[in-house]
Amino acid sequence: MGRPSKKEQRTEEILDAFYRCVARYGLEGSTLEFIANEAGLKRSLVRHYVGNRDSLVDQLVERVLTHSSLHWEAFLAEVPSVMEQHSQDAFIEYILEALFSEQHSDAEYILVVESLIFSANHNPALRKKMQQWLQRFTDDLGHIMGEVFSDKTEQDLKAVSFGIISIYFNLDSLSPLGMNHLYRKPARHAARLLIDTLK
Amino acid sequence: MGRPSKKEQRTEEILDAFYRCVARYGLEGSTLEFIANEAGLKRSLVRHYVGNRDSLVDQLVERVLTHSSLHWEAFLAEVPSVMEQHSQDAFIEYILEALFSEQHSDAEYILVVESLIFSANHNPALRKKMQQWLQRFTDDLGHIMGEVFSDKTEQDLKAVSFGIISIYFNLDSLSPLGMNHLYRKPARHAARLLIDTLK
DNA sequence: TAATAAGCTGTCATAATTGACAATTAAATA
DNA sequence: TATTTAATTGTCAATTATGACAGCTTATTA
Repeated sequence: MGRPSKKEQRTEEILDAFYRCVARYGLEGSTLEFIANEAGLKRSLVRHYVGNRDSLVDQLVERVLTHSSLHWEAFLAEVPSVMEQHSQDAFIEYILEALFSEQHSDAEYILVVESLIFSANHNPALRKKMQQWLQRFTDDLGHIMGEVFSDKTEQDLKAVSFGIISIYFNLDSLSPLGMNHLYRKPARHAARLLIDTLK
Repeated sequence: MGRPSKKEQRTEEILDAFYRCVARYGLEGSTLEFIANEAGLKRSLVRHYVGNRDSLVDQLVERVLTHSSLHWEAFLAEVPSVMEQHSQDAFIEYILEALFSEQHSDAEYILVVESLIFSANHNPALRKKMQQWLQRFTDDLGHIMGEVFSDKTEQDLKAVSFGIISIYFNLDSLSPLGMNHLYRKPARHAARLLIDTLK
């Protein structure tokens, strides 16, 4: 008996709000009051459901990394079917669309990740997590491209992976300047030029 | 008569300290106390010499943008002499060395600029400045490359400029992860692959 | 050495941020 | 309806960050 718990729902709402705040104000700039307002709750409720600030940050990190993994795995899962066509071009279009189309773009996500990487500077535990996150990202991409462009050297594959990821990150990390529309095309074209060097 | 002023010297010291703090803790995370400690001064002296927080931020922005311009102009000034050799390869090496050599790398600078861009989100005046800063950067680079690779389309030039700048930014913005040594070579190689597409 | 201009120190008030918890209200079931 | 469980509200104390300024010290020069 007793009243039903809203813990899951509220926790979702709060972490969502925190996520949006971090994208706008950064990790340090996101006060509990802001987060609570963004979630439409009282600050005391935030504390009630997710604990103190450190706990809140920990949970946000877990959430972001989990979501990131899920998205990335969804991306990877599609690769084999794209490759059935045995067409390098189809693969290239698939990557470019996933990383640079306006449709799939998610500036908030990049800004949050960027904030976490920045904070990794004085948070060793977080640093380790973000290191692994980044390495998996680049390694996977290099590995996939190694299968599509099998005659290429490790060096070229690593370079192109890193280059594409850099362009991808950079485009959205510039979004606070509100010039994204100016740079999306060049970004995508640059990524294409880069990956085409593997053909 | 009267005691000689240390305003210039102290202002330098304070802004230098602020700069280092921003690279480590971000703009929001850099409290006046931190800055004062970093400069080896009392907080009240910081206030005495550079005024309140807003004034401090304004002066940092001016300082960063001025220094950035000077460095960039120094870079540009060398270009004609490099181009006297009428060698595209010499130009390519010049760019790669300037942007990706360990020697010239300056992670602090990139982290500060990144912080300013992030803060541009809720500071219209700063946004305008950073927009201009970025646009000049990309435009100049595109223009130079247009002279070196004169047969190329505007589209390609813009793309390669943006791509190289992205890789340059991204490399150092990852520096809080302490994996810079792993990614410098791929970054430089990617930039080379990209710019080689113009040949 | 006296006057002056500036450096420097310390302290106080205020606001913002966070942590903690008591008290109340609401929804479920026996 | 009484009980139980949890949501929700409100408030207070502690800490931190900032702004403001009075007062003392030091260096320079007339």
